[in-house]
Amino acid sequence: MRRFPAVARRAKAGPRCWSRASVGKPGDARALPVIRVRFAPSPTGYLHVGGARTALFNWLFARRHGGAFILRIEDTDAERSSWDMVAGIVDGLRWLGLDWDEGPDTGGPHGPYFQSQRLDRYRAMAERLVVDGLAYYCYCSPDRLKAKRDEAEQAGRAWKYDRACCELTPDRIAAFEAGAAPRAIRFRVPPGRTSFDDLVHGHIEFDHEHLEDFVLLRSDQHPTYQLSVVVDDIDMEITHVVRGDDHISNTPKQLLLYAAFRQPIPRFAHVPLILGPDKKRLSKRHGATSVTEYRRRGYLPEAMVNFLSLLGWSPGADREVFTRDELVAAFTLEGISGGNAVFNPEKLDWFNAQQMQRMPAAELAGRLEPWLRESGLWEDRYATADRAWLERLVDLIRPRMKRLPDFLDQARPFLVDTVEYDPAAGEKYLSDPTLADHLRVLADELPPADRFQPDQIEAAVRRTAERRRVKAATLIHALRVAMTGRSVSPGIFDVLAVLGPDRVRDRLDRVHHFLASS
RNA sequence: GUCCCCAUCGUCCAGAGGCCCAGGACGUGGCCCUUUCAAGGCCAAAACACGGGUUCGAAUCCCGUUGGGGACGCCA
Repeated sequence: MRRFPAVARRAKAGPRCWSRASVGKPGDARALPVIRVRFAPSPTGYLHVGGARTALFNWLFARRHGGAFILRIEDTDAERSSWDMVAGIVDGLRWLGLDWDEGPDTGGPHGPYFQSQRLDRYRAMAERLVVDGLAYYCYCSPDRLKAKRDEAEQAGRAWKYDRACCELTPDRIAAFEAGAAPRAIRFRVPPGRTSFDDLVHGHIEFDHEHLEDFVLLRSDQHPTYQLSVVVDDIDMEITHVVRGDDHISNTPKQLLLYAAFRQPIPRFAHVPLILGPDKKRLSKRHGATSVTEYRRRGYLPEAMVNFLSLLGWSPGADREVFTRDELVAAFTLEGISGGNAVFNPEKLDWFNAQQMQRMPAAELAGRLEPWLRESGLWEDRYATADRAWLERLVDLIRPRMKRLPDFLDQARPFLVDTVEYDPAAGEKYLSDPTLADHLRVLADELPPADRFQPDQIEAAVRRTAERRRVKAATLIHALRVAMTGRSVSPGIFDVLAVLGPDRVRDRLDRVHHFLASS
């Protein structure tokens, strides 16, 4: 039930669709983009993974069809909106690589892109509806309404605005105005039914009976969400509204507004929500939900994008790992599933490992640099003379990484001059008194600098083991502790090779001192 | 309470009436590789919520039940 038979039907009978109305003629260089979508966050919080996925779906859809992706800031709630939040959201989107064609900073022909800068426009549109008789002034005090609502809730009844101001006489109105009573504007909901064909849920229908005469313009002259979203989507020529499931029940109200303004309606695609492990709407108590937090923890934007794209969407094939471009090529709104999705951090880890695995070493090394600097392990020569060496190290470590900072710990033995022996490791692998002689022999067997490669080193170790009549494992384990100070590391022959002959010799000397003194 | 959405392995998805005693991925268990830890390879356990229809045939269509989610603001 999520295919497009509805398109043809609607095109015949229903209001015009943007998707048809805005298609340019072939050869018309100035044709409007066929597709215009937007992400419209409210800066009352950080960019959370749910919002990020909504943004991603919009972005993928726009890029897939060569359309426009617009960023609009819904900051009409001045109380709760803040600049920091705007900056954070913008930052998060940039990090994910979701660039916009029109928005607060980039500008564009349909600006401004802050709702707080479009207040006059909303007011004018609301007044227009009053003039047309489609909306009316409401002088009810919020306190009175709240009391009524609470009362109804107590009684277990549904509350709907009682239309006290719907048909006021001119006298009453004059009285209110004379008393300078604050007034809001409410939409006059006509009787009937409203339906639409959602791109992910199919046909959805509402009886107006369940709608109340909702407020368009608050008494402080600020618009409500219902008004501003519709006015902006009209002004910005939005063709497809891709947003969270939680907006389904707002859609009939908005549809009524499009009709009242006599404007073509966009198509809607309501994407399911992201839930926490307890199947509740994802929130702070589920741990990290902010995109920034995942960045801070060392996840790659590629992994985040990959993971998020597959939460509630499927390319229709048994394929999981995608680059951003591959996602763009594969994305369709029809692939969005209808049910909510549970956020699974373990799978995110896997995607992160996969993306690190597939990235060129040079690229990964670049991502690691800030982390190395931060932890004091960085040397400038890693950017110049030892760049190739660093990339070799990256190749050695990366199969063992889940997140970026994993590198710091695992690569440490390669980045410091002297390693501390882990007591337990020393106890276990350096307690054999014959080890000193074995290792002395090994030191002589090790290949010269120009042939200091894993296979040559391995041959030397095995040869030594045979000669000394000990198991290769004995030497190997001892070597691991000597080289890294630990009992776990990458393959030891690779470790020696990457360490290089000089440092290997240093560390062998050091282990001899250690063995002699214990 | 009312309205709306949803319902396949623990989790994310595939599945458009016969291709399905249901496929892939994460996670889990085992084996292989192996000097450790990973990575990788192979194998395994693991699901169509329930009840009615429709049909020669239903995971797929319809109805109901149950369960989950969302919305019912002068928040967005």
